[in-house]
Amino acid sequence: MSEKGTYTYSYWRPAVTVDNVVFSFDGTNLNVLLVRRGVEPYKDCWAFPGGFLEEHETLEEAARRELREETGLTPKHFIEIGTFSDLNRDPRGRTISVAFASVSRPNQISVVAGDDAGDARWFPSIQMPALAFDHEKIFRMAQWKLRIGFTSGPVAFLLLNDIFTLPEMQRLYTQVYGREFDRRNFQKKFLSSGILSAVAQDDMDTKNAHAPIRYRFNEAGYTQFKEKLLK
Amino acid sequence: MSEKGTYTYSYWRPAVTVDNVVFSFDGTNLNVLLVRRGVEPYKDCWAFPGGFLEEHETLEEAARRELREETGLTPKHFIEIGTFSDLNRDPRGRTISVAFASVSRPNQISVVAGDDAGDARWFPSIQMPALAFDHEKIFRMAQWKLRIGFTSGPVAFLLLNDIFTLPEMQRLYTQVYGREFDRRNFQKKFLSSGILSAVAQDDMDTKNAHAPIRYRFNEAGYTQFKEKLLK
DNA sequence: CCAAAAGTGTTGCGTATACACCCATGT
DNA sequence: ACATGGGTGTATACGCAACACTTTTGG
Repeated sequence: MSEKGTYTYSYWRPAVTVDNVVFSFDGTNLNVLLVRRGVEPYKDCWAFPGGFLEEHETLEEAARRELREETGLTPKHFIEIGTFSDLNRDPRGRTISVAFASVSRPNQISVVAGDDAGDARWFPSIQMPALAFDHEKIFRMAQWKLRIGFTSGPVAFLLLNDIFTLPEMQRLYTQVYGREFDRRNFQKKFLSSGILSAVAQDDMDTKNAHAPIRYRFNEAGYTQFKEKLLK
Repeated sequence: MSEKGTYTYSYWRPAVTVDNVVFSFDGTNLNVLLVRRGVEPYKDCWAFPGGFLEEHETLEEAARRELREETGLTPKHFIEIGTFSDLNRDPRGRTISVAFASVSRPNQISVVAGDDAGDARWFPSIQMPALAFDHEKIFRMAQWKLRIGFTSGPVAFLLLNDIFTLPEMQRLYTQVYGREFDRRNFQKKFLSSGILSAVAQDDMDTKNAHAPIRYRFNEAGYTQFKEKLLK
């Protein structure tokens, strides 16, 4: 927690904040975490969880701390989205913000409203409410970076459960890229890449014999896949 | 110029700086602009041109201003590389830096040493001296982003002269990606893509008839190329 | 006369696209 | 029985990698 006091400097300094864009996937929708602001400015507006940088922490550490304080979430991977420094972006005065994206597994969806934020909930990324400050700009940048992450790394598997089905995975890709994929080509592509391992069906499920095949992410297969690309 | 005075805040604030990684290409080498620091800390060390964010400007504007003040360069396109906020990155105290990359045409290589910086010059990107602060970390990130830019956009043509030859262009790609390209495949790839237009040889050059063919960037051809990728 | 630089063409392989069929479940 | 959702296979096209030859200039 920041301590109120008096800080004097020889030169002007901006206030520095961090903001968190947290994505999750529930098997159908790509969701984004928002908190309802409890104080002015933009009181009662939805915004990304965030707050002010403190003296003893890096920007990423600040992002992790604010997210934990406001929502209880502690994702592993944070990616810097960019800085936002428009002169009038914060009515309280000159503030620059550094935004981070992270992903939360669907089974971690248990948002705890903290002190600062009155309320917190997931919104489908295609049905976002109006946002405070310049957070819509931040969100567009975050979506862009998420696509980049999907293209260049195994980010998709951070959003999926440990065990997932190909139709689930395809729904995720459809939402992230905003377009349809051919089901057969999609499956062929990932099955032949070796980055998926099939999971044995439970014997319990004999009654449900024709349920979708379940897979898990294959770390070793992914490593080979990457090395092949780099050669 | 920043004015010295007294600034008092209720909460702690970090100092915020910007740093510029400027690339240029002289037909043979990919070069990076460095200034020799005239003051402590790291006096006489080489560093990227940069300085403190001021009240009336965005981060990108600050980067443009500092670059102009220290070197006289005014590139068109700036791309944010990332933020650097390690606790001990600046011995003067807690400072966070936002780094930008830009490109300068070879014919603009005319560095004017300004007030703050004692000296400024281009270094081949493969023969960089030791750098001040955490600028080596910044440089690695800039190289990475430059590669991304080459892959996903027409950044290469910002580094080349208006009129260039394919061997020049290939040398540039070789340095940016750090690997060799097959000359024939390289040429075929770009000639068939439609993003290059041949430039008529000067009649003056009849004596030099077998000089490399000169090309220019074809904006319209690039647009078509992009649309084709997105479909 | 030989070496170095620059232009051009062919082939094969791999990946992505387009497209059709079968099976099981639930109504 | 029909609609829905899910698994599998095949043909084609395009891009990329591998590779050889010719010409000109300069030493």
